Amino acid sequence: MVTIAEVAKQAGVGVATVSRVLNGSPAVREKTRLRVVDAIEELGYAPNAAARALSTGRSLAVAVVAPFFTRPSVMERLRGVSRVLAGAGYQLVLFDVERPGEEEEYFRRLSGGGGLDALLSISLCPPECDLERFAQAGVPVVLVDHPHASVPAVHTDDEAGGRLATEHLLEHGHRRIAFLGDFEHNYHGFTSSAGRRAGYEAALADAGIEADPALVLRGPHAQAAAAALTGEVLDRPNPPTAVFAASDTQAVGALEAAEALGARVPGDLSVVGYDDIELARHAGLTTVAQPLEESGACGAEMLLNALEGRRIHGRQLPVRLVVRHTTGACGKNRGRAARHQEAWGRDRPRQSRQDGLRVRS
Amino acid sequence: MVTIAEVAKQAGVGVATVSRVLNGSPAVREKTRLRVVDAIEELGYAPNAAARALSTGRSLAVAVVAPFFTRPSVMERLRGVSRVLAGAGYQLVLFDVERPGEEEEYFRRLSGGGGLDALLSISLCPPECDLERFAQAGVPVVLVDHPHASVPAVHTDDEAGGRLATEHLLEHGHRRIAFLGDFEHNYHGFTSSAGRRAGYEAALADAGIEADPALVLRGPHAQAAAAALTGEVLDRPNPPTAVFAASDTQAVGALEAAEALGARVPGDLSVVGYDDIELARHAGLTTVAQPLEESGACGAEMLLNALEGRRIHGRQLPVRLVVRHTTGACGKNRGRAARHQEAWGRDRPRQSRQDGLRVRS
DNA sequence: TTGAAAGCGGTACCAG
DNA sequence: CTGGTACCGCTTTCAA
Repeated sequence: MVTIAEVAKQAGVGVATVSRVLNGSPAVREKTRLRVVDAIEELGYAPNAAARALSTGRSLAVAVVAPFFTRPSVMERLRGVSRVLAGAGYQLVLFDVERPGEEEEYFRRLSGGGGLDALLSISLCPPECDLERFAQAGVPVVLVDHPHASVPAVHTDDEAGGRLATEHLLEHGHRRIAFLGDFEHNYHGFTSSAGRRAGYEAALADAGIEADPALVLRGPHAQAAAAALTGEVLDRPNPPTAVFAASDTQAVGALEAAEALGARVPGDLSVVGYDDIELARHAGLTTVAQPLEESGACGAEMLLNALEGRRIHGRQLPVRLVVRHTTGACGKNRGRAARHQEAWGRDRPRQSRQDGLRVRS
Repeated sequence: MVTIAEVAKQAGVGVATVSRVLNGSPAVREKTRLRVVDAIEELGYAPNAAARALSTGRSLAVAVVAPFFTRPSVMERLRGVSRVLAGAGYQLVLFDVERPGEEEEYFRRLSGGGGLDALLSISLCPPECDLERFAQAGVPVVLVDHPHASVPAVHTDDEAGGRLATEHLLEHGHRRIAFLGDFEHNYHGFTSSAGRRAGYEAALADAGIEADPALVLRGPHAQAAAAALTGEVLDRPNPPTAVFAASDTQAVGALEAAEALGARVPGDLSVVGYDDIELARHAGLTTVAQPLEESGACGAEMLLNALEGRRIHGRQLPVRLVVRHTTGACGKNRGRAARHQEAWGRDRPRQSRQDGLRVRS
């Protein structure tokens, strides 16, 4: 491994000069600079990142913590993060958090001079004690998809999104609308589901409808669990005519349950999701969309600004309703459009039959 | 920031002893060890990663390079990589490669002491000159999803997969089978599409069918491009009755084209994909499956072994055909099963209509 | 079993 | 403009 000293000797200069050339200092005579550049080229020299980090105190790397693989929406946010960080020459160190406890584990490891310059947390939030350590250590923290009182965050108005979805269903005449979301005291401390539920309840209240607690379904954030909950509620005597799910993943679970029970979508059951991940587009799901990639990019930009020493502030991104094919008029009084939608809803592939029909070598 | 020296003073020992405790050296009297542990606890000390890396020459971080966001299958592989690396205490530094040139850029940056201990490249391969530098620098390299003569790689037999898919279509009586894949001289040097095409041609030859060059379609690796190519070929006088796509993404493009032209799947057109990503399960796509997450895990394990100084060897993973709903008998002589499949194929949601039906705030 | 001290490979201050 | 040199914080001999 060739070092800066060898380059200096080769070029017949001191190490300080080589360092200046490396860092683009203007205080180097052009002729000298060229000699150094030649030496670097000749020796195939590349600076040692660890040494530089130790000396400068900055590693040009940021930690990104998130449940990447259990939440598809997180991936799309990551894309924005990656693009912005790479553009600024920062390395992206990925910390995947799937199981309860891993989260704290990672934050703790990071909070002590982990060699990372900053922390971007997607969809979850470090515990207060770690936040304090980050602050003391001068490590900037930005939250994406998780509002916070004191930490700069990129977030959306979950309550507004919940209202948007629910009002859409109300406009189609639905009165018995179920909410399908996460456990609210979950291990990771996700709060978005709760916010969306609040919007749902507010919209119902505004419409003068008394919320039926039996229609508020909560479970693990997984398609299968969502399908089970939906199936159960559809089997009751007085089932809902619509479901608002706090995520597309759960909405697809609801579609699966409807399919399994022979309920037509949106004829017998309307379904609204949340996030507008790629799956939603593919499933033709009506959903509340938020700018996913942009949220990541925005968070990364905030982090870069913080690293430059600028003060940064949280930012709220807009949500909007994207109407596709899983919502329609309630009850019998449906128009032509509703019947059309029903037609394709009826014969959609059965989720439950899609796998393992036949498998060979 | 608290350093090892402060811990040493607090514990009344030398820094060397603290270092020994930190690294679990057995050569420390238990009583001393406890004093040190207490001091560490008390001061909230955490070792500086950069200093340690500089001193040991190992950063406990590996670079993972891949086109993460344009190839969904890569994400599933990443999951395996992440799991294994995290389990071994290694950091995962993500380098996303989307545009041509970025790839070389990253490899070049890494090949000169980037401070990373190893490199795992998914679906693409560093140029020879960089591989040499990695070898000289003692940086282990493992390729996932890209066979290589001299670099250890986790790969599958693309030709066998291509045969599997094509033979499945032949068994259903198809004779005019189109191949839909990537440009073979693509910027990133992906080779899997070419291998799968070779298997396709071999299967046709074995069946005594002369391959029609006009049925070999190649384009960018994108759903829209695949749809365009498929639409074009279906519009010709003597269209194929089946399409074998070199990826699920492209297969879904083919389905989209069939839909747009009113061709029933699998009644009028059978489609086979490749990879078995989540989208394939959702679309009910018949496809050639390979263990995606496992390939990543396997590659990461190989890398860890190499980092331990062990010799490692490439490994081949199996492929298998997963039959779902997009393939059926060719021509008129279809049985009941085929008609059934047709029924749901007919009314699937139109891809082209799924977006922007109505969008509001 | 422990401590002192020599690196690891840069950066940046201070002289010249 | 340039060179010498004191760190940065940890690991690892070497001696005690």
